[in-house]
Amino acid sequence: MATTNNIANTGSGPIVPEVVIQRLPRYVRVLTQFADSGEKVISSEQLGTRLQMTPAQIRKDLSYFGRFGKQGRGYDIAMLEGQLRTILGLDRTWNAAVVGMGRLGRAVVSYPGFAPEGFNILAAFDASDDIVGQTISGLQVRSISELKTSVQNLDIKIGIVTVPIEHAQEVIDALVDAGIRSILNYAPLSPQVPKGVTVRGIDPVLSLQSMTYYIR
Amino acid sequence: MATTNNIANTGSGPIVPEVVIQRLPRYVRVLTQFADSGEKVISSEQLGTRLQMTPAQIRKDLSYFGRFGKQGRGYDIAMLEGQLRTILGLDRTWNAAVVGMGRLGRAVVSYPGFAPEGFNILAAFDASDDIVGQTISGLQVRSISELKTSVQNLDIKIGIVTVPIEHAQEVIDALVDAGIRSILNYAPLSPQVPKGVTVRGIDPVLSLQSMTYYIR
DNA sequence: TGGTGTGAAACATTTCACAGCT
DNA sequence: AGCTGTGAAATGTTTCACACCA
Repeated sequence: MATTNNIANTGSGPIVPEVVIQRLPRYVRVLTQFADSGEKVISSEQLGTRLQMTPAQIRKDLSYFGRFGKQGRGYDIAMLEGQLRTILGLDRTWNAAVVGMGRLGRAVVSYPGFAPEGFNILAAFDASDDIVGQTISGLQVRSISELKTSVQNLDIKIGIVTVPIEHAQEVIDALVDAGIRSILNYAPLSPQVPKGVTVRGIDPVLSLQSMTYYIR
Repeated sequence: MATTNNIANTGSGPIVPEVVIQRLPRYVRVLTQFADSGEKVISSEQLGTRLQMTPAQIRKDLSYFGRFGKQGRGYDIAMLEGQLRTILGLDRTWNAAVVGMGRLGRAVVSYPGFAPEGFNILAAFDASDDIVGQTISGLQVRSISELKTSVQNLDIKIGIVTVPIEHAQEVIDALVDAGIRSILNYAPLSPQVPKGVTVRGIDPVLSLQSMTYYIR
């Protein structure tokens, strides 16, 4: 969905296309799987087979960040995984807050897939007095009026939006106002955000609606 | 995530880039919103503002399919929405099956956003004897061994995969074997599928992992 | 006047192909 | 011998800019 910019400036390094950044986590995932199965070295060809992409594209993508391989051998799996995790900022944990504790928000806070990857949901917010104060999956639901202070006190860097569409834009505005620059948006809407804020949308209906084109 | 092909052949018409197809549902969504608020006509400029894209891109995208606008006026909202829905195959309903009735599968079958868009989940499958036979959100859970016959009997065209990662590839293989060509995959894996099968992945962790790059 | 439709230009991304390293 | 890293070519996508039309 909407992203600020399609180019990533590494600060001092080269300019990296956004689409390359989005592929990096998939490389990390495959490398982790290979490492778990005891492999030590992997070629761009093997990586490409697993990810259904060309070896050349993988080599080119990696070349934006350094020279990680050894000619004639391939890449050291553990080393490459570590490098990519560092590049992506996955060598640390990140605190997140979920806004909207209806059905979807509850599913998100109880999803066991975030914590093992270093994404810790530390706070849950809702606008409804009926829900504020409840404890859900170990989180005491807070009022949205506390958003800004909580984000600061808990060092929250990621906002996860699970409110109904009619409140999504205002919640996103509030997250941005609270200093959040990374938002995972489950509401079926293309939000407006200022430059410098990244939003990724999770929207299964949109995915279905483009697939039907190919089977109609 | 993995898609078969990045080009769409409309049959007799021109070749349409895959990326254009993926934008069409977003146009439909905005058009629906404008129509609901009583508007009759919309310009590519207005559409572009809402979707954070350039008017030229919208006009170019639409031009792959026909000449829908009127110079000096813009697009008739209801007409354009209808045309795009027809192009995408959204002028009918689609039957879907969910495979994997754990936490995630239950969330998916009880998600109220699919049916209003014409996606009807008609069957639920699981491998576990403890779950088969249970009724969840009005669906009697079936054994995976019945997958192929149910897909045929119920005219199911879309498979939704919500099994744990270790069974995802085999479930996808079974769906393909049952004749399914459109798969919505919630498992954190890049599946292997034959040409002609489209898979879209829903993977919030991957989304988070690429956003951290920009805030690290 | 105002906004579409569209070739052509600009730009971005992928693929090729091969020198060079281990 | 085998596989990386990478300029250059090929391909794909977006933007420009303007003729044309209601």
